[in-house]
Amino acid sequence: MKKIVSDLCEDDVIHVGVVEKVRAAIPDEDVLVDVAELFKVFGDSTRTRILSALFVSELCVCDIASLLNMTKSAVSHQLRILRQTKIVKNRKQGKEVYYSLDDEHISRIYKMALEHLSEEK
Amino acid sequence: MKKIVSDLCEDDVIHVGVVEKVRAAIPDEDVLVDVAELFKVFGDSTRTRILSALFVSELCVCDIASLLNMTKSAVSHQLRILRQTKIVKNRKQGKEVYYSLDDEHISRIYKMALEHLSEEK
DNA sequence: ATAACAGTTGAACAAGTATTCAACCGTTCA
DNA sequence: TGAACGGTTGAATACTTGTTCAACTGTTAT
Repeated sequence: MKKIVSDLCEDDVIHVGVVEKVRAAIPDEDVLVDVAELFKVFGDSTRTRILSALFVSELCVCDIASLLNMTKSAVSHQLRILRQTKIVKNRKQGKEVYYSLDDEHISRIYKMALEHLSEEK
Repeated sequence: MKKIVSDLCEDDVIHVGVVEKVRAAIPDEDVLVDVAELFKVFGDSTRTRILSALFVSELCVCDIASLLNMTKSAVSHQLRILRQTKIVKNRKQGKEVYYSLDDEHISRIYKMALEHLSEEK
């Protein structure tokens, strides 16, 4: 007679001591959610393309759309996400809205990712 | 008579010179796709929780499942993604499979994100 | 005033993805 | 040998998300 086996782990976990040590050492749940949220913003090639452009120069929406061969609408939607997460800022001048990077850390994280990828063979 | 206006940018882009300068300066499209792919892997709180645990100690699947209160199946699915992107490695010992970090860069990128988040007020 | 344009927005659609569920593989041990 | 267990896998489901489309706002210039 085959026993129904739970897909969860039993109470007698394999390494209780290690698990408790790790549980005490990792950041709080909500911090890890924030970390994931930040990375999620970078996890789209449209947004990484926009950011890589803004590393070079401040740009208006139409410039970005032209550069990436996208509609202004699609660009604007992505810029809203980058704005809400405080990664870019904007200033309005006449009809145009100029976007630029809002945070120094961002380019360091981005460059570190490039470095990581280039060191793979 | 209202003209139908394209949502794309006209040929007479606002700042032709700047756009061309930026176009020449940004990395190739496929590199930026790779950057996005890497960040996408970090862009899920389950995976950041797994990674934060592995920063502390090597762990088997059942340990991770117990620690995060998830099914072994769900954990295994995410570990497969982390394995395919060369972020974690595993070794088999008896019935158990032990996972650990495969790359030094990963923890630096992760710690930099934590630093970024903690410096926000 | 009104036309033209830069940009934004919300709804709708399509594509991607994390978890669940059930079945399965391989190793250990009785 | 076969039951138990750690772990993996594929299909199904529910959810998230990026782009498109159309309508709209605000500013400039005629």
